[in-house]
Amino acid sequence: MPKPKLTVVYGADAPAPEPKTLVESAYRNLRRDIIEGRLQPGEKLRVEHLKDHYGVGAGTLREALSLLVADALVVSQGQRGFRVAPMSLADFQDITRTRLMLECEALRQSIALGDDAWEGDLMAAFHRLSRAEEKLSDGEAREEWEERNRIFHEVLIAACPSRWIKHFLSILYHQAERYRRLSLYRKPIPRNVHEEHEALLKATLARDADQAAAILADHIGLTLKAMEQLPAEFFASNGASGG
Amino acid sequence: MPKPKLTVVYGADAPAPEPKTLVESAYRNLRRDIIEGRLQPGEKLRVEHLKDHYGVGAGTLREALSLLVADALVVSQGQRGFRVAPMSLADFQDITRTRLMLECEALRQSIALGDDAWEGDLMAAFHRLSRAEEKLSDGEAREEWEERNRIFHEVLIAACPSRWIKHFLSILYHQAERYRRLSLYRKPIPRNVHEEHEALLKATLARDADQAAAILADHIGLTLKAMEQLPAEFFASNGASGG
DNA sequence: TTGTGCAAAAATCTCGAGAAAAAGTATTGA
DNA sequence: TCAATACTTTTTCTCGAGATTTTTGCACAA
Repeated sequence: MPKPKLTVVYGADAPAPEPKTLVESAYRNLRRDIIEGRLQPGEKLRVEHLKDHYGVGAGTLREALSLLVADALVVSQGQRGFRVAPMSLADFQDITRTRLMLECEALRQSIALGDDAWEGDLMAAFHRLSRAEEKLSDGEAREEWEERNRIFHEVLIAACPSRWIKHFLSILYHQAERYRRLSLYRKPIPRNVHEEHEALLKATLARDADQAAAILADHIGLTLKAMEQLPAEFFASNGASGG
Repeated sequence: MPKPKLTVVYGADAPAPEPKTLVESAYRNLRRDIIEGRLQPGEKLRVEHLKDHYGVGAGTLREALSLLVADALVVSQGQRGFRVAPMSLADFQDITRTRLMLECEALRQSIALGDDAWEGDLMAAFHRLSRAEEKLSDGEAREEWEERNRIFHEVLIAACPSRWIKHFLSILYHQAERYRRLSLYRKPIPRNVHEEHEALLKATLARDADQAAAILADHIGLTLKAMEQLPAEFFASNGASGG
């Protein structure tokens, strides 16, 4: 049977599923550890210690860190080594607002240019998401829902032809992933995501760009409000204070 | 006397005027050579040959190349080395349209949040630009005008608080710089830039975000049209054909 | 003439050691 | 007790050599 060739959007910049070089391997491991919080924001990244942990040479790890600077997950301080990029509420607001703007624009272009195959992919992604939403009340299928939610949003803007918008969205998505982990400790805000997604699908298929963008803006805006309810202490211990 | 502390926007990510490490030095030299066309788009970047030319070790040059991947001026092909990022008309259109969107949004935020000091900076930048425009007919002060034009656009969005928008604009600006060099060989399109800038200033100071954004969109859109008049051969020999 | 397979060569990727710089510590003087 | 200075230690930065992979060239067979 033909595989569902859903165009991967957020990961469009990293199409390699398996790292071939040690640099890529170290890059992926480091990125995962940063996103998942094992390496805390603001933490100093000593090459001597890390090369031991990841089992690569100093130069190799150094190169991997340079690649992470591209994703803005690591900051380089001249001759004072590398650090994990700091986190703050203001930064998350900036990320979310910028992501909202880019994603709305991408959605508009998708609506303007998407063909029949794209519509089919979109309906399929929505269907899978709906199925996952039914099981969501159990509380166990959360990861499944997260993944399908991500794919639904990916397919929404898949028909957007702008590589740069997708590139920037990819960066912002990985950035937001760090903050999303923080909110996992909190109970989710009770909101009717299913109706939001359904309205989004309906407006998109009707090629109503203005309404679709408005719904998407509300949709992402709620995420922003959810994060604002986090206590400020979540960001205080992250070494965000420059020093 | 107090220096005009015009907030540098496009270069906000690279605040170091003088490189302290050899990596940064090689990074800057490489970036300049790519932007100015000495290293042609699609060209293969052999480490063995380049480390000889730039006078650094292999690992150092390698790290500099990794940093250039962040700016999307160099692409890394798994285990097949590095190449200068290709150029194409479609890519330039994408860059310009994305830049237009981001810059309009930044201008809106600037208009919403800018204070008196920002207004003062803006008027100063406009005045300097006007002076340069008067001398522009001589044809000798072109670089001076380019620089002041850049600063004027920088100050326009200086009051925008979003670090991410500015970061992305910085990347797009360096990208566009490559293409701008191509259009230098052509005569500029006769357009009344002074009136455009004046209208832009007027609308901005009047805090009319919609009109200011519209003018800016037209302003950048003309650049797009100018590039479209370039012969296709400019991009044909750049190895843009995927291998 | 064209396609396949092997082998040589070039380039890339990786590692450890040495030099330079920054951070931390102890000592001395007021 | 506090501050400034010199020294020690840690960390970063840089370089060249070796292993692995990719590319190229050539011979051979259909």
